[in-house]
Amino acid sequence: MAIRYHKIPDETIRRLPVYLRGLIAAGQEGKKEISSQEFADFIGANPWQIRKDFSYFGTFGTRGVGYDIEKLIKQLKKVLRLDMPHRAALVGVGNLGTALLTYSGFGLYGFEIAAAFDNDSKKIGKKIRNIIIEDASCLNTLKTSKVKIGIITVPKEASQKITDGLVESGITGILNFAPCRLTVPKKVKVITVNIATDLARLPFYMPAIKTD
Amino acid sequence: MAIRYHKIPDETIRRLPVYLRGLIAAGQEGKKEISSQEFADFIGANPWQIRKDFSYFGTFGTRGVGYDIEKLIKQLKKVLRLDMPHRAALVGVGNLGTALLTYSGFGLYGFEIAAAFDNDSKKIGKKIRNIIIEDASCLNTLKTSKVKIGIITVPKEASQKITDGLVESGITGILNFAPCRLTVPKKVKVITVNIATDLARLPFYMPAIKTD
DNA sequence: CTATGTGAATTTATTCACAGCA
DNA sequence: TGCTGTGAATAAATTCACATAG
Repeated sequence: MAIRYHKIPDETIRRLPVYLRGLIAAGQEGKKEISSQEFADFIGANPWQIRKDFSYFGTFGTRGVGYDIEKLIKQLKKVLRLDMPHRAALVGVGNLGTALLTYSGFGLYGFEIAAAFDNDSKKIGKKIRNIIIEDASCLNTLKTSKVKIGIITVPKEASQKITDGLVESGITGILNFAPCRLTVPKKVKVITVNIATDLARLPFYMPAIKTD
Repeated sequence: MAIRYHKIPDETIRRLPVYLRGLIAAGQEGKKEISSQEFADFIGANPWQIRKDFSYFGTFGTRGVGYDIEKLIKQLKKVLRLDMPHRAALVGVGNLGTALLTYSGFGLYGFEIAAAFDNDSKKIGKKIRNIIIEDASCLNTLKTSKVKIGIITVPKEASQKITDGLVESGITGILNFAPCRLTVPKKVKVITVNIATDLARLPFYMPAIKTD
């Protein structure tokens, strides 16, 4: 019942948001309870992995029955610290940045992009969704806000400078789309999403193709 | 010297594109040779991991000196099957799809987006970069092309149908941005990029925040 | 003397198999 | 009886330490 935090494996943490999404979807289909087997089929995983993952932070199921979906969603959110709203600031309103600003998928996990920055004077002052683009040289306005997450969608040349600015303004988590490593203090967590490197390992797994 | 393919770990394959990017960057800075230590510092990794990873597919270094960058780039490309150009088709020209169409980062690895599809008649016929958007119900035009990779940027409701169409048209690798599992034949490889789930595990690693 | 390459040791993650509870 | 929860077994990945080649 009580949540145990003692060393949840990173790989488990990586899977939890997927489970959370799956449970929310199952709940919306009207289900109240779900067994590990049923849930595994639903999201394309295996039941023992799911049970093991859950076991790292507590015991939530009912033997012979399965898991109470509502309750489990609540616990997963608690473990992932998604049981409170999170505000993020996005820096770099190019094509990708704009796409993320209008992306609706973050809401599911309680995220809201609350501010956007760019260094292009033609963009500053413009409004996307309900966010007015601010000058990237004024990241320090974040200091007085509740924003603790930064999303970096600037070219790699500018990414370290922006990172420093964000850290300076009190950001402690960064989702980085620039294809490079960012140097940050230990207290700041960076997760890098690299679309190109993901694409780059696809051919390795594809059946060999004859070159014309 | 000769490339050994006997079971390269998945985690190694995941890192190789990052190494490749780093080596290309180091080469552009004029370097000819680089030691595992130097390279590790450069990309933010550790030297023994790098050496171990390389050792899975051959021996390319010179003891006492390091690695010949040019040569190593060539071998990495060969292992990843990036030593030939790859053409991809993108389906779903929304915000994210448009961002990817104009993204220049794929070229580094030899990828080119050669076709784009959407089901919105207002978009069909329009040109982005040098690609004319085609009707998504005509994916089968890919059959006669050299395109073997699909990039899916449609809403999740449409993703399985599009996947089926791509597979039907001879695609054997898919980069999926829809937040769901896709069912494909065994011969087809899917790599799913999920931006929202990556963001969702950030708070877990961030120092706890007081809720006002 | 330097830096690679790799077996061996260690750590981490996955899978199994079944005891135990509803 | 059915399904969870978890130790034990297995597998995979990382780290170490050092022999070996240039």
